[in-house]
Amino acid sequence: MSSTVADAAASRGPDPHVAPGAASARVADHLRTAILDGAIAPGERVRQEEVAQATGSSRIPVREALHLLEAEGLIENEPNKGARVPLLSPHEVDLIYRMRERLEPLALAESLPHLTAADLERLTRLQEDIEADTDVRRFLELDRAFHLLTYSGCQVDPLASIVTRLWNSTQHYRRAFVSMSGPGRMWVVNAEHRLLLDAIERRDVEDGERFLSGHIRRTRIELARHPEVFDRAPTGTPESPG
Amino acid sequence: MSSTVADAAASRGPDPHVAPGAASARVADHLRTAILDGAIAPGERVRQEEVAQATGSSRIPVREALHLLEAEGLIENEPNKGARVPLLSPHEVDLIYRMRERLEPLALAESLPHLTAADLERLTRLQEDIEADTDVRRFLELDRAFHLLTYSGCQVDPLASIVTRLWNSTQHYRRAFVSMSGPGRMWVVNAEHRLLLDAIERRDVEDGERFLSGHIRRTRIELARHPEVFDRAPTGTPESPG
DNA sequence: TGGCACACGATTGGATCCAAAATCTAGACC
DNA sequence: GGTCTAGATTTTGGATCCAATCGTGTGCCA
Repeated sequence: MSSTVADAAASRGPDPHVAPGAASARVADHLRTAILDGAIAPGERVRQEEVAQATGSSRIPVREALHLLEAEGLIENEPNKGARVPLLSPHEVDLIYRMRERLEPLALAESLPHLTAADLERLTRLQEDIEADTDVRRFLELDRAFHLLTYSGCQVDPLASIVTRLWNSTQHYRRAFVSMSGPGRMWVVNAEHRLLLDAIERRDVEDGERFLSGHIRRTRIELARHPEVFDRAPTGTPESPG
Repeated sequence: MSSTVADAAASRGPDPHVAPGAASARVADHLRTAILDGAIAPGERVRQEEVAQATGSSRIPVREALHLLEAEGLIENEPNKGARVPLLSPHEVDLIYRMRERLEPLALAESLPHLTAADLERLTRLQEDIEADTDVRRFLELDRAFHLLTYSGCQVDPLASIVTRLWNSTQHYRRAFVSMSGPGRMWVVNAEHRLLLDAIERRDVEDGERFLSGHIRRTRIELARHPEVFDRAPTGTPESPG
């Protein structure tokens, strides 16, 4: 498996070096960035030939990339019908947040003993950046980097890759949520992050788990109060064009 | 995504009908059965050309199948080095059981309201078969069918597919465990299953979650007492041949 | 005799071409 | 005028061929 939390916590983007072995990895990076940034909206179809042309490769690595991204929760494939970015219902997003509430504390507990002093410094720096910045897009990037870095000590692949998958699946709705809720409640996020960070620095697993699950739970509940996050007409709607 | 819990709960095997669209699905079924049955051991390498010949197809659907199985936790792929059945350490298996302890109760809670009377009958039938049978291989099949059937009402794909993945990842160690521990403690399993079944019939989510997490937790702890499950020399060991 | 370099075989990754399935469109029939 | 059907186009799935990479064995040299 390739997608460890540490990888995902590292800088995203087209990756200038052609990567270890594969052009399919390049294509996967391309699509991953596009989907996570919202350039391809949930429900939108992804045609093999298009991305093959866009990335200057044949359709074979595109197919491989689509399967990779399916495993990462960013693509859903239907035989003979093609690939789509999954379009989730409010209930599905709610359930994914409940999964996160249960899994991420476990990932934190597993990761915490392996976090280095350098990791803690980077975490502090990231939180400072989050507090300094006001841009939505930048916040999403930093927040993701912050949390995934707290899990980067987890060396067990199934847990790491599943946590990443859950983050991927809900990225779009997180963006919609923070861009509409504005900076008014940002202080809550910052307080929670600070408490989490302090627990990590104290190597207090129990507190870490508590603050983390509370952080996710609060987000889930606030998100549930904003159903309008879900009701924009998605580009390239799968059914009923109008 | 294809592998819902309902699919996995259905009968495995080569599937006589050639499936909706794909030969890659046939190859995936072939490999999935082989790995779950232990015909291919953890750590063993899977060569594309071999399975292509064995299934009478070209290497393309084999590659697709390998990616599918990677998403299901049955295969691990390394660029330019090929595919292997993952070989897990005791710690990794322990952690996967902890993930199951947290996730499967959630899946049960999500599934329970949607289970039909027919499902409950099938569950009862399965448990009766488990109690009647003594064959290890048959027990693994029935036990898997039993639990996955309790989750079959969960229609949210990420949760369903992740639960299936966790079952897949640990299938081999479960087999090693039950075949070495013998029928001596089988009454505990049956008692737990009966309590779980009763909670489901009463539509009692809280009790269901409690019994289920207890069931998984006990298994994890008993498994941890038998490290010899892990120390057979795997066929085609990845490092240090002798 | 041990270690390193080179070259060969084995295996995976990618591209092009062809077949099958699905969707879309146009037309005919009711 | 609406609906079902048949054909054409689009899109995905599979096979064969070629290129790149990795592991390995052998031979050379220190």
